[in-house]
Amino acid sequence: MKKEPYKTEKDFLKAYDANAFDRPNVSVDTVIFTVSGGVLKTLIMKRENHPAQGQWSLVGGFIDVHNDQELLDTAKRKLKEKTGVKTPYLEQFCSFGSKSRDPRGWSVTTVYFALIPSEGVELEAGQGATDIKWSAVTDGKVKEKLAFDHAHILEECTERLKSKVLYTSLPVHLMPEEFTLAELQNVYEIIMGAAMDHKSFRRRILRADILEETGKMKDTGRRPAMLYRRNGNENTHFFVRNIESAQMK
Amino acid sequence: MKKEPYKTEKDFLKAYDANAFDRPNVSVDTVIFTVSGGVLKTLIMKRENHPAQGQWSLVGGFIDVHNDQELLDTAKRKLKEKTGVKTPYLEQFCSFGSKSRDPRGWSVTTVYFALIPSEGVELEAGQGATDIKWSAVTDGKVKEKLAFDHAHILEECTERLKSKVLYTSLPVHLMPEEFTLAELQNVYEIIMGAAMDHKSFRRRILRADILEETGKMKDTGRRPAMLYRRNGNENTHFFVRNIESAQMK
DNA sequence: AGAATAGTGTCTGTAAGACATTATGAC
DNA sequence: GTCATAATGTCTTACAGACACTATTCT
Repeated sequence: MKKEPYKTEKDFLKAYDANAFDRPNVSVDTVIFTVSGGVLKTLIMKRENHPAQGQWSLVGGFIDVHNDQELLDTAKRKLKEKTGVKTPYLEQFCSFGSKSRDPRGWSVTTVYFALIPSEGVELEAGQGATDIKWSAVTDGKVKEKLAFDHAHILEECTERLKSKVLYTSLPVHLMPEEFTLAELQNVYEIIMGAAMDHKSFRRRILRADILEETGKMKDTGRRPAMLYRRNGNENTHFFVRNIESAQMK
Repeated sequence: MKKEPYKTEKDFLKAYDANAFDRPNVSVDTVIFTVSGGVLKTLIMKRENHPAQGQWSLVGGFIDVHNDQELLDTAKRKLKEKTGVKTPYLEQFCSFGSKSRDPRGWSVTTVYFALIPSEGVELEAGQGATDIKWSAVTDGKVKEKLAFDHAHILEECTERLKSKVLYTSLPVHLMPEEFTLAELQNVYEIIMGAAMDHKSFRRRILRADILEETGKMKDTGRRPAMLYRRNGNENTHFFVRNIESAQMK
């Protein structure tokens, strides 16, 4: 790049060389959560290529500067490629950037977190992965060793999920199309790691006006339960008070 | 970069060419808030160079891959360079990345937000800026036209600040060393844009156990008020209930 | 005394917690 | 009938809101 000043921005841009300065790598990673079999799980893939070849990692990849318009597109693209899910709950979590987190040098990753129902998901290893699977998250950790700083990212992201569950309606995005209040409460409890009173739970959820009755009942042996679905309102509900029974210190 | 597979990660890294693929620019921007003269203000600087030369922008810059160890270091470095403040409240807000936000091409910026007391800050335009100043934030906007997508970033960041004030003790970081409860309440009210009952406010803050009495009184004409300071506990306090008088719809 | 600001007392309101009770199905 | 789960009734508790009251300084 020339040192002398440019008359106009146009001149400047013409002479601009993106590679003139050392700059970090940028990627997008997504922590994809689901609840199935009574446990919180996250999607991990086995890396096909170097670095960290053969290790498990979060689902992520580089931005495709020619096809992705914005960061969210990269996250959506990866998610659809691996799970086939097109309209998940997807929220930006945090970015992690440092000199040491990737052996290739300074790198930044913007992490999203996704909540998807476990039903009807067809995993596909696809590009860059030789394997892909759900792994149980216990205390913010999976049993597999994760590449780069992904264990750290997963831990912080799980912490965020746990705290948001105390004051939002987020877990509805982990439910199938139709579900009972007991099932929804169960998902809340799995994430919080604590039980809560079911009367309080029903009051809280029903007052939030985020669900509607389907009219159908789920019969599972004993007394049938009302099946609910999310109503039109796609906004996350923020409760004005936290669930206190599971309060973190 | 060679196409054939590498035997070891070491071989791979040796042959790795960071510029082989097109990749985005990465920067760090910081929305620096303060409250003075009864209004919320943010720090903006006049850009010395292209692009957007001569326009006002948030305080930011590129990562120095040789000296910054992590993203936070870049934010801290810029903040200290412009304000001289070394230990501000600094929290990562969000990252914005898109093809179109910067005329140089795909770019990602990780935005931090800082809260600093207005006292004892010596602004210095420094590197990359011909001018720097505080500008009042009204309804998430400053009167100056901001470069790139910085007006959008400021708006979202202000929204985040407003919402966090309803359930956290964040505003204590906008206060000088010693302050009265009435002064702290005033700062809360300025950010929320709504008044609140002073009895409720006192109860809430004092129960949070984040302040300690200095023993000194502030006399300002009428009845003197107790001066408080932050106690040792540097953790942000999260209240279990929101301030409801200023609830956003 | 009166004005102004600091600080307390106390009642109400709202939503969560606790837990007993009733309802509806299978057997 | 019993068992199990669904759903409601209702009392208590915690903390915010409202607002009247007292306290301490000034002029």
